[in-house]
Amino acid sequence: MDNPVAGRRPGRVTIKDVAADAGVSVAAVSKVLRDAYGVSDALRAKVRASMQKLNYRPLAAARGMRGQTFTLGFLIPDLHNPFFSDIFAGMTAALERTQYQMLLGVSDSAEPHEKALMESMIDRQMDGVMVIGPRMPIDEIRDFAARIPTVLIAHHPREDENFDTVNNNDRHGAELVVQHLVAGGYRNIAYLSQDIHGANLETMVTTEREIGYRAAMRDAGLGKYIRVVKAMQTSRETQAEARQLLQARTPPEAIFCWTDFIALEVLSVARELGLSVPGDLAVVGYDNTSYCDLAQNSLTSIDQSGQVLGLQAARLLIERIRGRTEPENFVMTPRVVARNSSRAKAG
Amino acid sequence: MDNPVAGRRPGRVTIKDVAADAGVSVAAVSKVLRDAYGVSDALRAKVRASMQKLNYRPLAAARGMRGQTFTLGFLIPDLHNPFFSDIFAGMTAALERTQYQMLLGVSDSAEPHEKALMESMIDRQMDGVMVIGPRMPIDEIRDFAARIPTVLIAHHPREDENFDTVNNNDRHGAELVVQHLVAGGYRNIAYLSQDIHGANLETMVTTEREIGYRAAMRDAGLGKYIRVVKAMQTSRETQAEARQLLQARTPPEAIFCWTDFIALEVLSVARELGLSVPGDLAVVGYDNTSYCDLAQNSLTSIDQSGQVLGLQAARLLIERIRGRTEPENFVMTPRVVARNSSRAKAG
DNA sequence: TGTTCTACGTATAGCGTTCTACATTTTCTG
DNA sequence: CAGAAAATGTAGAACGCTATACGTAGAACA
Repeated sequence: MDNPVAGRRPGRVTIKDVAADAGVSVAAVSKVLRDAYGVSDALRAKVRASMQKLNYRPLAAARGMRGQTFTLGFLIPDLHNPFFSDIFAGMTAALERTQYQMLLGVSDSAEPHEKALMESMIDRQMDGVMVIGPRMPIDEIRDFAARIPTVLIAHHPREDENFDTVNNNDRHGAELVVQHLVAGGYRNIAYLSQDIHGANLETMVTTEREIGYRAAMRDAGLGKYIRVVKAMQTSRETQAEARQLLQARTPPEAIFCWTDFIALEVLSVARELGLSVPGDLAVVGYDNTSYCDLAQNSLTSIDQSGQVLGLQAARLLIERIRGRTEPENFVMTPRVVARNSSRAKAG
Repeated sequence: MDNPVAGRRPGRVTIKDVAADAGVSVAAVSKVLRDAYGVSDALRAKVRASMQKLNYRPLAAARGMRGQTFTLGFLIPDLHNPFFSDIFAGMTAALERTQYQMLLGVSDSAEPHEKALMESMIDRQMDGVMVIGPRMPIDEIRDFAARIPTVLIAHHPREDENFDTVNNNDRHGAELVVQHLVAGGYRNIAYLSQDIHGANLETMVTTEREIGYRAAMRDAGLGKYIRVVKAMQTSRETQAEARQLLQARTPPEAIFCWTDFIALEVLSVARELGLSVPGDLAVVGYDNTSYCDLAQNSLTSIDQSGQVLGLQAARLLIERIRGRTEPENFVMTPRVVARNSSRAKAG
C-alpha cells in the first residue's frame, strides 16, 4: 500500500568531483580518505585542499557497501533512567577525537524491539554496538555478537563469550549497601528488585545485587530478615509493591532499591503513607544519578561511575572492531554515597 | 594513524540469493520488496516464501545508494529530560506498523555536535529527521531542511519555512500558569528561564513562555512584579540563580520554571533554605513529566502531551517524505495540572 | 649500464540495491 | 480473430565508495 517517493537527493559532492578538482584519480582520493599506503605528501595536500574547498563529505551509506560506516550503535532500554546519560557522556568522551559517530536505539525494554533494533543496526552496516542490559536470551546475543562487534554493559557473563562486557561489581555494591545500613543501626532490610518476565535471569545486574544482598544479610546475622520483592518497571506497579511492603504487619526498616529511579517512587509512597525518611524508613538506591542530590530526595546511593563504564565500553568496542577477538570483561568497583535517606539511627 | 580492519561481514543473504531460490529475476524480487507495480500474486507469493525461507533482510546501506533507507533520525539535546521520553513514545506509536526505524542522536545541547549529527544523519541517507529545540541559527536549519525532510519540535517559526513544526501553545501555557497562581493568591511571581548563549532566541519555547508570562502578569495588573531570571542548564548554575532569587530583599512568592527539570532544582534549593512549599514559595514547572507526580515533588506543571507531539511529528515527517512541500505547523493546547506545590494560599 | 626494488598512482571490479527501458505474454475490443 | 492495450517479467545501468591488481618512474644496487 505504500507508494513512497524516492528518497534520493541529488547534487551531492562525491569522491569523483574531488578527484576531478584535484586533477587526480578517484582511487587516489579514496586512499587519502582512508589514510592508506602509497600517497605522497603533495598528493595528500592537493586532495585535502579540494575536499575542503568543495566541502566534501563521504557518504556513509556508500562506504557501508565495501568498508566501514564509522557508525556505532548504542542500544538502551528506555529514555527515563538518567544513569544512561552518564554512560553516554563517557562514550562521547571516548569517541571525541575519532571519526566514529554514535546513534542510539531505544528498545522500550521489550525483547522484540531489542531484536529489531539489533537487526536494523546490522542492516545499516554499523561497525559495532553497545547494549545496556540486553533482554534477549544469551544464545541470541551470541548470534548477534557473531555478526557484529558487541560490547554489553550491565550484563554479567557466565563464561568467555564472543563479546566484551563492562560492569560494576554488583554483588559488592549490594554488600556495601547492607553494611552501610547495618552500621547505621538498621536490621530489617528488604531488597526491591526488578521483575522481568522471561529474561535471562542469571546474567542480570539485579540478580547479582540480590546475591550480594543475601550474602551480606547472612554475614551480618540478619538472615531471618531477608526479603526480596520484585516489581515490573512501571510507576503504578512499583508503588503498589512498595505500599504493600510498607503496610505489612512487620514492615522493613530499610528498603534497598535496585536503581535510583525506583527508590524515588518508594520515597513518594513513604511520604504518602505519612512515614518519615529516614525516621521511619531508610531508603537506598543504586547508580547515584543526579536526582539523588536534590534535597527533597537526598537519596543514599551506590556510585558505579557511569562515565567510566561508558568510556571503557567505547574503548573495548573500538579494540574489537580493530580485530581483537579474545573477550574482555571490565569490572568497576562501586562505592557508597551516603545521604540523608539512610542517616544512622539515633541512639 | 588509523589502520582499521575492514568491516565487511560476508555470508549475508542478498536479493540475488532470493531471486535464485525463487527462480525469478533480481528485478522481480526488488519489485516485491518495494510493492511496485507489475507483480502477479503468484510471483509475489513465491518470492515472499523464499525471503521467509532464507531469512532475507534488505541491507539498508545498499538501499541508501538508490532509494530510501527507511531510517528516521531523532535529534535530542540530552538524555536527562524525561519529557523527551514522552515524545519518543508518541513517535514509536506512530511508526509502529510502518517499516521505518528510528535512531537517535544526542547533541548534548551543543551547536557543533548538533550540526555534526545532522550531517551524519544525511551522510547515512536517512529519510528524514525530527529535531527538538534546535540550537543552530535559522539559516543553517533552512539549509539542512533543504537537504533532508525535517520536522522541528519546540521551535516556533516566524514565517513559512521549508520544514514542519510541532508545538504546544507556549504563550498560552505560560498565561495559564500565571492565571493559576493569581487565582491562588500569589502576586509576586518570577519566571526562571533558560540562558542559551548565542542561540536563535526568537524561535525558542522559553521566549514564547516569557512573552506569555509578561502578558498575563500585565493583564493581572501585576506588571511591577515581573521578574525574569535566566540560568544555564546545569544543576550548579540553576541552583545558584534560584538561591540568589530567594535570598533577595523581596523574594518572589512563586517561581514559574520553564521546565520541570529546573523546577525540581528550585524545590531542592527552597528546602535547603528552610522554605516550605507551598507555604513560603509556590513552584510551577512545565511539561508534566513523571517526576511531578512523586509526593516529594508534587509539582504543579503544564501538560503539553509529549505523546501527541511525538505522534504528530512522526506523521508530518512521513507526509513530507512522501512529497508534501507546503509547511505545516501543528499546535497543541496545553493545560494546567495542579498539584501541591502551588496550592492556593489560605485566607 | 642493466636490474631490482620501492614508492606512488591509476584502472576497475565489485558491494546490494533501485528503477528505467524493454520484451513477452495475456486480455480486451470491435 | 486481428490488432491494440494492459499486465507481467527481465536486463542491466547506475549509486559512491573501497581495495585489489597493476603500471610506471625513479632510486639503489651490482
